[in-house]
Amino acid sequence: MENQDLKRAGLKVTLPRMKILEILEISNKKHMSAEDIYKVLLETGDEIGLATIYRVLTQFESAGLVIRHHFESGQAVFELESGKHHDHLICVKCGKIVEFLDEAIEAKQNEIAQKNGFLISDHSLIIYGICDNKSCQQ
Amino acid sequence: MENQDLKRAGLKVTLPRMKILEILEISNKKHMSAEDIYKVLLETGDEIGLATIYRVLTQFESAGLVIRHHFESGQAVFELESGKHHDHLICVKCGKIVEFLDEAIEAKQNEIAQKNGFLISDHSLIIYGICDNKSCQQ
DNA sequence: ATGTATGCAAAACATTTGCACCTGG
DNA sequence: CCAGGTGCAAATGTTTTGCATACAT
Repeated sequence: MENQDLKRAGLKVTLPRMKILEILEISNKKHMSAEDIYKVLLETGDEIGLATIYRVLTQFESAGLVIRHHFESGQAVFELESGKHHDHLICVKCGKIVEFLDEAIEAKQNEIAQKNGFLISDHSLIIYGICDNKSCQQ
Repeated sequence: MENQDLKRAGLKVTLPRMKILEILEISNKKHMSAEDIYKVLLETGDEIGLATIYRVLTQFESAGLVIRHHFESGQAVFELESGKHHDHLICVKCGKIVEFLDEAIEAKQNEIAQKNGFLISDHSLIIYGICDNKSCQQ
């Protein structure tokens, strides 16, 4: 019952918000741009303005429902906040994204921040490479 | 003699290229956006078009003279390629940037990429936080 | 009812490109 | 001289915003 999530976030339960949340939940792509979501909505016959999608995603971000990433693509992508922090491994050829979490790296980061007098608020680790997909091997 | 760098990169030694390289070298800000560089040039009285700055920076990047970063600011920033890979610690309040390198993290990353069948090509680790500057403490 | 949301079009940015002119080697 | 570089203006792509209308509670 994701409507609860919206209400809890202090957002009215409207059609655009429900649809967008639903797409983020059921899509097999876990990281979607505003445009990606817009296209899916068009296919479904739901006519939601791109501006609304941006507004809703920004609200979702503020509410902690989604996380916005700036991968090198030039477009921001959004993923549902799962509660479990993780980092990303991205295939530069096919765009495949693998999530991972490494406690040793996390610990080291905290150590580094502390050593430099920083109170850590967030971090972003992205590893770019070529995955073992047949079509990506040259 | 940075002119050599330009020649070695197969680029003609022109005024805009020299100026831009010089700014990147002498500026106390090691990470500058195209706009930052443009402003410095205006102050110096050198009228170089913003388009040229973007073109030159892109060429420098291809030539391996500079590295382009996409920090969350929406603008790309460029830093001189020092030859020594490093990651960044950024203060979200004052913008201060500290560079660091941690061998353990680097090693772990390779391990993770390999474990997931990725041939690593690059990576980006950015830690965001609040630095110990007086003015940044609340 | 009424405060919020949405749609649309226009604006705001960052970046790129076309093209006529200029310049370095 | 001549290929390549630059300036300017216009085009592009992404995201934001103003405003009149529509909707949830």
